[in-house]
Amino acid sequence: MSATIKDIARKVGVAPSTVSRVLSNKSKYYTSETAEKVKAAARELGYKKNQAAVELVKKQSNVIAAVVSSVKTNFAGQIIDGIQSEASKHGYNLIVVYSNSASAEEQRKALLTVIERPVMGILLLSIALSDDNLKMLKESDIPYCFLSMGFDDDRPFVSSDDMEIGYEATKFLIDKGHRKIGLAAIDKYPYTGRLRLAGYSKALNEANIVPDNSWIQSGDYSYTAGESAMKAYGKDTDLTGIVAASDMAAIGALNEARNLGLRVPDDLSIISIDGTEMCQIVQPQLTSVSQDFYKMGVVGVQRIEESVVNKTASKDHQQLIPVHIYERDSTK
Amino acid sequence: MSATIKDIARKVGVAPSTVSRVLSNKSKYYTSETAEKVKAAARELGYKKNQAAVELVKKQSNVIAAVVSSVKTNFAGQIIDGIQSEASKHGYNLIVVYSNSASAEEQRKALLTVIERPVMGILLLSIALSDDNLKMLKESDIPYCFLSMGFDDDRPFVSSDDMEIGYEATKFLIDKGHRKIGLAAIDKYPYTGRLRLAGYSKALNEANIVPDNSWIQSGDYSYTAGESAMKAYGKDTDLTGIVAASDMAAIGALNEARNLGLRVPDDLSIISIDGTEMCQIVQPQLTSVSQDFYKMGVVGVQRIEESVVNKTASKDHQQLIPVHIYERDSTK
DNA sequence: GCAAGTTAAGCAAACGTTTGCGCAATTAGA
DNA sequence: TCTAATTGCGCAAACGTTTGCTTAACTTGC
Repeated sequence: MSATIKDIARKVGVAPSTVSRVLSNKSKYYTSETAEKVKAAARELGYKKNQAAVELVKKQSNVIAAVVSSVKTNFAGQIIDGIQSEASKHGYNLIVVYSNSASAEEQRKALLTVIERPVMGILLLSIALSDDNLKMLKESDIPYCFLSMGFDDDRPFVSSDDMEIGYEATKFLIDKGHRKIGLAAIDKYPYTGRLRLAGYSKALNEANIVPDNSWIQSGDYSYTAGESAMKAYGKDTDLTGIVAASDMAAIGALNEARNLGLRVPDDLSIISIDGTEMCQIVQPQLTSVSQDFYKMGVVGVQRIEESVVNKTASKDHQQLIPVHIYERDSTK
Repeated sequence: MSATIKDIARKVGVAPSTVSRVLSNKSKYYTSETAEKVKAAARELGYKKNQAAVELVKKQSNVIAAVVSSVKTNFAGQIIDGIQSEASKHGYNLIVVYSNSASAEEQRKALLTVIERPVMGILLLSIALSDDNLKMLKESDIPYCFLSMGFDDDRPFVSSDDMEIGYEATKFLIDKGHRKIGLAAIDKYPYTGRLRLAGYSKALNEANIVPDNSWIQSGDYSYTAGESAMKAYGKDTDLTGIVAASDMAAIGALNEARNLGLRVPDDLSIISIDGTEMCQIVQPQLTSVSQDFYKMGVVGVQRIEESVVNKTASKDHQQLIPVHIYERDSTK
């Protein structure tokens, strides 16, 4: 078994409490001479702190947990990068657990893994939590915050302004002179999709454009959803522009457009939502409404930190991160 | 504070030890009647096990830790999926920590996060560990296994056969009639790159082809490395086929080839190494030597399990996972 | 030279579990 | 009916830390 604080104490000829104080960098109660001896002994014995013991007595740790819906979403990486960087800056450690969004039982297990130990906060990355699991999370009294996902109730979250996303994307195409604009692969009913749809409608409305029902092709943000939407529009569509619900959906639509013999952007402009690096590796590169995922991670950590300090969620606990449009080669 | 086992004991009028036995599903030492009462009380009080306490006394947990080099690598997701699925099947939980490969200090922190608690095993996903950190890992006495990375010393690992990868990719092009074949964006010195290079050379050698120095463009497997390699080959290259070190490198080369006015596959065939979904979303779709990343994850968990059971690493602790070639549209 | 103040270091309790052991009550065997 | 085996359950120790309190030693001021 690994060496403990007592082994060090015995070796140096000092009390365990003193060793503890040295090793956890308390500023008082020992001489620098003792400190040196203790540290030397610790190194020599290959001492590793037993965090279980520490967390048991301190009832808190410096660990932030992130629960991620799936490995598939290609922006999760950027959010995690942001969390990691901000956490690291404050001396927190990050652990990530994955949970298949579909299964409530899997969600529960993932959540329990982090709730059952005294993590300082929980960040949920685009996870649609079941009611039971949400209840469990709330009851745990651990600060939490949803990332890249909004709600119309009082749950804390950090996300982009989905209404603005829908609005800006559509407006961008309108300003380029397009009048017939599709919305592809969006999931119309959940909060995010509803808001984007509302933004899309608002922009059209302001330009006195009345959308045809067929312009809106719902889907699940995936590559195949983009493909299907494009198939539904068809070769002879009178649309000249498309707002795609995600980068993957945009790529699906782009490839299918090519299959149909439509040239992007000459016959058809496509603007994508998300702005991950995917946009830059396809040809033509995709114009996008880019979300600042990295910043979401950073802000998420700050939210957790606030909750820990204030012992309560702050009032403005629902925060929107601005988006930016990057014009590339898929629109004209 | 959350309810403890003692609160339940008091409420039901029973000893804490009995509660513990009920809640951890011990098969004996209580009546089903007591069990019911205990479970009811636990539910009512919203009881959550304190894993820190459990781990402290048991000195082991059912948590497997994965250390990932970075969020950027697009195959890490597949490996994690495999780990997750196999772990879940055996009732283990998975936590993931990210570590920037570049910084030894970051690595150390990530490693400490998992070593300092009694995880049952550590999986390292394409992490080049510094000597100090490797030493620390070994001394921790926690079973570990490298994934998607091989070594010529005795460290346990699960990876593809990199020699075979280089060989098969090259042979595939040779069998298609190519004689002048480049190797792009590969890092020549580390074990992986060295082996792939050896496989490439072997295949050429068997076909009595003597490679020109300029055929091999080293790099770091990235998109830009693929781009640079293609730039180096140039518009007027006499190469007719290229083996790209990774999917991203292949896409970089593909896009640059288009910029140079070369048509793929008509003027130039490209075969990619990895076979992630990226291959299927670019145009033309990339022929690839596909690694079975999912399986690596699965086998990695099995390795950990063995080590835990046997209390020692098994003899054949370096395992190679077969690869498969998927012919798509970037070769002819 | 002595009281008061300061400092280093030790003692012991506490955190929430698990588990070996012991005891009492019940059941079985003869 | 008496002993032996079995069962349900409680007692208490243990896991490795942290930390409030106490003590001893040393310094300072007068």
